[in-house]
Amino acid sequence: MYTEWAERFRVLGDATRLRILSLLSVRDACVCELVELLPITQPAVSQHLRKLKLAGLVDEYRVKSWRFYRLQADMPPYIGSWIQELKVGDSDIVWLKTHQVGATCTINKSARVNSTDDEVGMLDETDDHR
Amino acid sequence: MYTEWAERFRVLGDATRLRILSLLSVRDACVCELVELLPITQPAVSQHLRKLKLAGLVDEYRVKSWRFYRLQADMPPYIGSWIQELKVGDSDIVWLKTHQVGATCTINKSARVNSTDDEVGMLDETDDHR
DNA sequence: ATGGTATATAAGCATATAGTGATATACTTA
DNA sequence: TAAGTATATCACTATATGCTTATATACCAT
Repeated sequence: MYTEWAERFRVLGDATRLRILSLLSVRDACVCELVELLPITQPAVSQHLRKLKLAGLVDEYRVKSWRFYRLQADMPPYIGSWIQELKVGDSDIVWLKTHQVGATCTINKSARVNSTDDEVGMLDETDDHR
Repeated sequence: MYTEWAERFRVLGDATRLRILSLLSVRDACVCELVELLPITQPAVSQHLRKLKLAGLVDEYRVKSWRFYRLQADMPPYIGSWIQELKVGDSDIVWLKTHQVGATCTINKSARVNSTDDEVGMLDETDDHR
């Protein structure tokens, strides 16, 4: 029983993962968006997401070729309120609210700065979740 | 800030420390009592207590030559109420309620570097490792 | 298929962590 | 004062963790 909670806390005990959770509390995001927001590489982001998922804190759904992550609907007790206690950075909020979902990816290019009016339409989620 | 909460969670992310917190939720205890209850050595217990103290989860007071630890009165938000939910093992409760404070110590009974004499049954048969 | 994009996994490295035994420090008492 | 007890700290080791680069897999469009 201690081990179960210890495991949970161990997953929460990393500033990057807490930031990911706080970002997801603003809106769902795909991996490449998180990569843009975080100062670490894509594999590192993936590995954090896997741990968060195994801990039951986030789950995942697919849209086109993206994998979106979101806060798990039914969190373990208390954890939901802890996450709300995290205050999200203003610039993170602005970024998430102003970027059209899917418009920012192509992660290895610093290009793509122009053509800002070439937008991706609203999501039509492929299938299965929820 | 993420780092601050991450640090807090990291301290909670260890089953031994959670057990210590649950023990202290029954009653204050001195280090040597915790040593009796936990399957680790006294230095390990001391080190856990130091981390718990630095994280603001426990504090310490002195009685005679003992250092008693107790749950910090004013916990970081949410954590206090969460600890209440931690279920303490029955045998731990019994032990803490039935042992007179300070009556159980003298921890290094079998570890004395005392010269020779009777080492008694410590070294028994050697057939338990194969 | 072919190529491109998005994400996951693998392998390796550097650092952090929890444990140990040895030792130092602090307090108590004869 | 000396001796004993309680606790902390030191030095070390084994393992875990987070990061990176390289590579594999999955999906999408041509």
